[in-house]
Amino acid sequence: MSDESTPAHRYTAAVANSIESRWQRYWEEHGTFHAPNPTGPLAGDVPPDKLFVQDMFPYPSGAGLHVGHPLGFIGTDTFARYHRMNGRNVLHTMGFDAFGLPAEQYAVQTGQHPRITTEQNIARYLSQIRRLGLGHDERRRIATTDLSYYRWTQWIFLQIYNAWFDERVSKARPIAELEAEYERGDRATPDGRAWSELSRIEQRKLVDSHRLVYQSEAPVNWCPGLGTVVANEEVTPDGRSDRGNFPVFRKNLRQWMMRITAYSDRLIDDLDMLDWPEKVKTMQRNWIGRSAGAHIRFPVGDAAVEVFTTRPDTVFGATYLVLAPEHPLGDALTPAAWPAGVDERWTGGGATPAEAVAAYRRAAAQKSELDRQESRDKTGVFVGVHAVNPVNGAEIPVFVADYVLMGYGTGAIMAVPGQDQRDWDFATVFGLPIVRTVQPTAGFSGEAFTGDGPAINSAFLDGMDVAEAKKTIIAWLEQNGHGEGRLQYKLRDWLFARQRYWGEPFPIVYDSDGLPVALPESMLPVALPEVEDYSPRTFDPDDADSEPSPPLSRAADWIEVELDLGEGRKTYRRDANVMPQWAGSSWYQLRYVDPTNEERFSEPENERYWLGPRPQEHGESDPGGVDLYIGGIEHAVLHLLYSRFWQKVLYDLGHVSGPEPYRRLFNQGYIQAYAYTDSRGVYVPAEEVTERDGRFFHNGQEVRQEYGKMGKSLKNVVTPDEMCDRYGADTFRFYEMSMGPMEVSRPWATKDVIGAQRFLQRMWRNVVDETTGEVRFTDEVPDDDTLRALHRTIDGIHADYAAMRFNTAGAKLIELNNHVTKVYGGRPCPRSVLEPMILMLAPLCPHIAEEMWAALGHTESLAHGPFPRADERYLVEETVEYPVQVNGKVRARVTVAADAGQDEVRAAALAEEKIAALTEGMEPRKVIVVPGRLVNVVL
RNA sequence: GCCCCCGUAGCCCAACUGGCAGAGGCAGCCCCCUUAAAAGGGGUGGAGUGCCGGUUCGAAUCCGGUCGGGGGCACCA
Repeated sequence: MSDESTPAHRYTAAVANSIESRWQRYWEEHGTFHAPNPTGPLAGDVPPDKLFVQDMFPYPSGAGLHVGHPLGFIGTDTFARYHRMNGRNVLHTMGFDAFGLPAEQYAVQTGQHPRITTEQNIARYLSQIRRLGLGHDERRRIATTDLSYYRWTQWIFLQIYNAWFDERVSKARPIAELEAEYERGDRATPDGRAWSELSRIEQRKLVDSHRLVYQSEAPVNWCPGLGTVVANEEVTPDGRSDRGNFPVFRKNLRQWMMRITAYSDRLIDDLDMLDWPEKVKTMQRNWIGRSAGAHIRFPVGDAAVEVFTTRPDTVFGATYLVLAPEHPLGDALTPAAWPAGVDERWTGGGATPAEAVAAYRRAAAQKSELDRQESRDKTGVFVGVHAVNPVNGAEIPVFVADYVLMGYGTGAIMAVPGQDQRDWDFATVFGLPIVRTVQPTAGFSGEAFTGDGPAINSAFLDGMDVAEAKKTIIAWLEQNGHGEGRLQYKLRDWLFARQRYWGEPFPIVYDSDGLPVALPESMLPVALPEVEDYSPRTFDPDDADSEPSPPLSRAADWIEVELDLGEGRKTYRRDANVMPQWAGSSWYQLRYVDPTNEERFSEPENERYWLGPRPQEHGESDPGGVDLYIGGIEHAVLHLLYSRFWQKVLYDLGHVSGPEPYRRLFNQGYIQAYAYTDSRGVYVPAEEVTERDGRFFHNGQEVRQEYGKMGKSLKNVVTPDEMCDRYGADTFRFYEMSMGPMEVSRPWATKDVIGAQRFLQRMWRNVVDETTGEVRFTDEVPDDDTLRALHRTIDGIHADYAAMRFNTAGAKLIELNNHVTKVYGGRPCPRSVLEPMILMLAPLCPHIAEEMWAALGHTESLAHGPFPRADERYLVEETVEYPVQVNGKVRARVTVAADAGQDEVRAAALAEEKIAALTEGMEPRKVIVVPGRLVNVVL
C-alpha cells in the first residue's frame, strides 16, 4: 500500500486500520459504551437525560454485509455518539433476529443444526460490524434464538394467551376475570344456561373462545412449497409466498390465531401520537382499512342475507345481492329447481340451482388468488331465490360470485350498479337493471357514478347529499330493525403458527380431551428438541390438497410428555407448531433494556426509565417508546404492526408503562448500485466496467447499464470490509454519511470515497507531521476570522447532528478544515481551534478523533464529551452586506452596520450610485427591506 | 386504475419559516511537489433549478397542469 515515497505518518489505510483496532480495543476494555440502568445487574449512575436509539433487528444472513447494510447503523451511531458527547445516557446496541428460514433450509440440505449455522453467521456479522467502530453496549447483545431470550417470548405469549379483550373498556384483561364474570353470572353464556350447568369442557371451550390467542378452523394461507401456512401479510399481491415465491392457497385448517383485530381502532387512532413518517402511518391505516358503513338485512323467505356496505344511502338502487362463493347461505337458500323462465345466462348451465352453485364454488376454489385477480371479467350464478329490499319491498335476485370476498365484511353485498363500477360490470353481463340513486354531475359520461350529488329515486332521501343521506338511512334502518351502522376493517387476525423447526415452540400442551392447556410460567422455557430431520414435509408447490406435517410432530420423545398441571401427573401432547419469525422481533426493545434479567422480561424501573412516556419532554399525549428507531420502509406493516399490538397488550395488562413501542421512526434510504450486462444478458463484474462518453465497456465489449439493488448475482457487491481495507473505517463512515440525507436512496460510487479520505488526511496533517510523526500545535490565539468560522461551524453542526443532517455536518467540517489549512498552511495550528474541530468530527469518525484528541495530550476518551459550545460573540457580524435588487434583480451591494435599522438600510441602498442612477431621483413605488437579507426596490 | 414521494452543474448533493442558486465531495482544467508516478499539495471554470402556466415586490421553495423516475394499494363493497 505505502511505497517508500509516501510519508511514514500520512493517514493511509494502514495507519487508519492500526488506529481503529487500537481504539476499538480501548473502548471494549473500558466499557466506554456501557449505558447504566437504574437498577439490576447493569445498574449505575443514571442521568435523567437519556436517549434510546435502535436499529431494526438484523437477520444474520450467511451472505454477509454489503455497503448498503451499515448505512442506518452508522447513522444511529453518529446520532448516539453526538448525544453521548453532550452528556446524555445513551442506550445503543444490536442483537439478532436469528430464527428463520435460511438457517433451517441450510440444515435441511446439509444436516447441520440450524443453531450452528446461526451462530456462525452471527459471528461473521459481528466481525463485520465491529470493524466499523459502532458504539454498542456489548453487554446488551441478544439473539432471539437464545434460550434466555425465547423463554420470555414464550412468557409474553402466555400473557396474551391468558387474556381477553373487553370491548366495554377496549382493553385486554386477564382471562381469570372473564371466568369470574361467568361464575358470578355477570355475563350470560351464549345459550343462556348458568355457568355451573356447563360441563367442564364446555366451560373451557367458552373461555378459550375469548382469548387473545385462539385456535380456529378458518381459511388460512397454505403454502405447500414451504410446507407451512403463512400470514396474510406474508402473501404477495399476486398470491405467492413472500419467501420462496411459491403459490399460496386458501384452505380451511385449524390454526393458532392472535386477535390483533380487537386492537384495530387503537392501532389506527394511536398513530396520531407517533412521530413517524406519514407514509408509514398511511400504509398502516390502509392495511387496517377501517371504513364506516352499515349492515343491512335483506329477508329471503324465513332467512335473511346480511350485507355490509359503505354506501347505505344507495340502498334504493340495490337491484340484486351477491354472496361470496364460500358463503354458507349459498347452499342453504337454493330451491330444488330454477324458477320458471330463468335467464339462461344466470344458471351457469346447471340443471338445478344447487348443482350450479356447487359447480361454481368448485371452480372458484381451484382458482389461486392469482387467477382470481388476473381475470376481472365478472362471473357468477343465480342462487334461484329472490330477496326483499327492506326499504322498498322490491324483489331482487341473489347471486353467488367471486368478486365478493368471504373474508371482508359479511361476505355478502347489496349490488348497486348505478354507484359501483364492479356492480355495473356484473349487471351488464347478466342483464340486471340499473337504477341511479345519486344525480351525476352535469357532463358525466362514465358508467357508475361514485361522486357526491343529490339523491334521486330514493323516496325520503331524495335531494340529500351523500353524507346526509347516509346518516338518515342508517337511523331509519336502526329504527325499523333492518340493520345498523357499522365500522368494518380489512385487518384480519394474525395467523401465528408455522409448521417449521427453527422457531419458538409453543408453551402449550393438549390434554386427553384434546383441549389446549397453557403451561404455567414455572415450566418455561420450552426448549426446542433435537430432531433427526429439520424439514417440514413439503409438497409439490401446486398441490392445494396437501396437509401440513411439522417437524416437531416427529420428535416422539418430546411431543409426549408427563406433567403435573395441578391434576396430578398425566400424559399430555405438546403443540408441534413454532411461532412465526415476527414473534421475537415484537418485543426486543424491552429486552435491550434489561438483557440479563432472569426474573422478568424487563424490570419495570428500567423499562420506565428507557421507554416510559415523558410528557414534560414530548407533550401530554406522549406514548413512550424508543427515542429513535431507524430501519427500512419494508417493515412498515408487518413488524411495526405486530410490535405495536404486543406492546398494547402488555400495556393493558400492566407489564409496560406506555402504549407504543417506538416513539419516533425514521426510514433510511437504500444504497443502490449499477450493474452491467453484456450482449448475452449475462452480468459482468461491475468494478471492471469502464465508462467512455456515456457508454460502458467491459473488456472492450459494450455493456448495458442497469440500476438497482446490490447483490451477488448482479456482480456489483461492494463490502464494508473491502472499504475498511482500502480506506479505513472512518473514511468509509464519513463517506456513507456525506453521500446525501439519511432518508434518500442513492447510488454507491467507490471512486468518490477518496474525497473523504483526502479530507481526513488534511485534517490529520494539521495535527501530525506526516514525515516525523510529531504532534504540532500552538497555544496562540487564533485570528478573528478563524474564530468566527469556528463558532459558526459549532453553531451549525449542533443543529445538523440533532436533525440527522450528517451530510451537511460533514461539509461544514471540511469547510472549516479548509479554512484552517489556508490560514495556517503548514504552520502549527492553535490548539483552541484543533480541539473543537476534533470533537466535532468524533461522532462521524470516532477513531481518528480519539487518536488526535489523545495526541493533544488528553488522557480520557472523548466519547462522553465535551462537545464544543458556540460563543455568541463570534456569531454576530459587525457589518452586513445587503444585495440591492431593483424589480427583483440584483443590481448592487451595500454594506451597513449589523445593528442598522430598516430606515438606515433603505437610505444606504437608495444612496448607492448604481441604484441612484436607476431611480433617476424618482421616488420608488415601494422599497422592501428584509432585515439581514436584502433590499428590493420596486420602480 | 387510485394514492404518496422525488426531479438543482457530467455525477452525488447544499440553499433556515419564499429573500444574493452553491456549502461539501467526485470527475474536468491549470499550477506545484516528484527521477517517474499518484489514492500528494494549491488553484479554477461550470447549472438559473424537468417542462408550461399562475400567485408575489421577489419562487428551486407556494398553487395548477404536464413529462420523467421511485414507492404503496388494488374486485375490501
